[in-house]
Amino acid sequence: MPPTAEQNILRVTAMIPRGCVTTYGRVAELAGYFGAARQVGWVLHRQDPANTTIPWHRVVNATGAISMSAGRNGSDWIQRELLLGEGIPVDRSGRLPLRTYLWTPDPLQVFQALADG
DNA sequence: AAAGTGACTGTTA
DNA sequence: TTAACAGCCACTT
Repeated sequence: MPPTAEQNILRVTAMIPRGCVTTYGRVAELAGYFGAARQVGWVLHRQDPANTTIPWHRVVNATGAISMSAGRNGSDWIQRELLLGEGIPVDRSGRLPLRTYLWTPDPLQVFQALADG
């Protein structure tokens, strides 16, 4: 069975180092689904916020902010706390210095990680 | 099966 | 710096 899009998305997310962040769009691109940023958001949306095995909190939007939404039932604020806990300054609007903390992996390394399964 | 929805984005004003 | 908009993908009605 070939890996599902969800599996690839979660694998890439799992590679984000502590203290770093990346965007929905970049995760999609690295996982092999350029342009599918919304799908990444949807996949992460249904993760259990309490499960930090997958660092879902290290994914923010392209404007460099946590995507705040009433539908998240507070997981957006949990995300803020988790990021603060990793040393990333997040203001009350959920905005953070994206350029400074952006994860820039070697694409080949990501490719191989996905291939290995 | 068409229409609505959302943890998205790049462009434009 | 915002904000509105049109595209975007997959899922749900």
